[in-house]
Amino acid sequence: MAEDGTSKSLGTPAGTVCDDDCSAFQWDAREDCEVRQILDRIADKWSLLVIALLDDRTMRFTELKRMIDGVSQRMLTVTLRQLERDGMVRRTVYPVVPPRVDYELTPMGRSLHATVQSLVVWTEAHQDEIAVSRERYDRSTGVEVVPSELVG
Amino acid sequence: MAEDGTSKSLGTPAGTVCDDDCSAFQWDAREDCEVRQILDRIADKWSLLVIALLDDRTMRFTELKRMIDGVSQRMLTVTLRQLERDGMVRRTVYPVVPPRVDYELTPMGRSLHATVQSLVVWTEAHQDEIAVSRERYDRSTGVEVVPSELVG
DNA sequence: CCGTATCCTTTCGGATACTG
DNA sequence: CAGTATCCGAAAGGATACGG
Repeated sequence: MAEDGTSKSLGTPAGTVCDDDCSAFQWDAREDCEVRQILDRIADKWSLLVIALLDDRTMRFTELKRMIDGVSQRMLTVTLRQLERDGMVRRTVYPVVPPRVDYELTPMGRSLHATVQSLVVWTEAHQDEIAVSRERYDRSTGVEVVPSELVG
Repeated sequence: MAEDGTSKSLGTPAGTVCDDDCSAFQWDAREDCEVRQILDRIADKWSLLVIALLDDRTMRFTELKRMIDGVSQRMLTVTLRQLERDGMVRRTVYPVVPPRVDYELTPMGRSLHATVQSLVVWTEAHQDEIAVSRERYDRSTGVEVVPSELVG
């Protein structure tokens, strides 16, 4: 992970975390605050899907790769490493040939997945309203989505 | 918004949305599914902060810009337009000079904010555990965070 | 005051090739 | 099988300048 810049400020200097002004103010602004980091993690392209799959059962690398389908092994590796680093995923290497590596969710990982479900539920409950809103907005602002011969 | 590619597939062809295989499978994979779109929205750099501020009270553009501090007016505009399109934010233009534009959260916007709060609460509850996990991971994988003269 | 347009840097993620 | 390394294109987002 040469691009990743893993050698960032670590160890949490025990003072840079956000206080109570977190709640309504800049709790989202920078990487100062933990909320942003978790948000970035669950919102990146593959993390949540990995978590969802592992919440069902322990899986091997290639299993995950097969099931996720669009993912490159690079991104799957990166994603799993981040989740492991954050303590959401446990990685177990069996010293056999060919190598076998199991991934499973930690209790914290399961807890995160459960929490995120509320958002999924919310989205499912509101997706129609959102779709309507978008259609109305796009019509009112005159976005061309269909070639004009369909209306002419 | 020339970069935005707003002329995407809209109108939901009433079949491309994810079904029940959504829950554990590819509900996260592509933009097919609404969950990913909402996730992208709340996880982008500024949306959630805007929502949090507007949940307190109606604000004008410049007010928001002043309070958010790091945001460029380009990104604030883009963010507000997206939120308006999705039906989270209501935009009111007063035809006066100089112009005055008010932004306020819709009921759906408030509802979204409330839902996201559970994630915030979760993060606050687990940030210590996450920090510990990261420290342990970084030590075990031997990431150089301090120049070696400190240990030598 | 409230934007839009243009340019530019940074970051994310895919493709591919190679290793233990 | 389970990665790692390198390269590259696409997209997000910041800086700046200009317009109604």
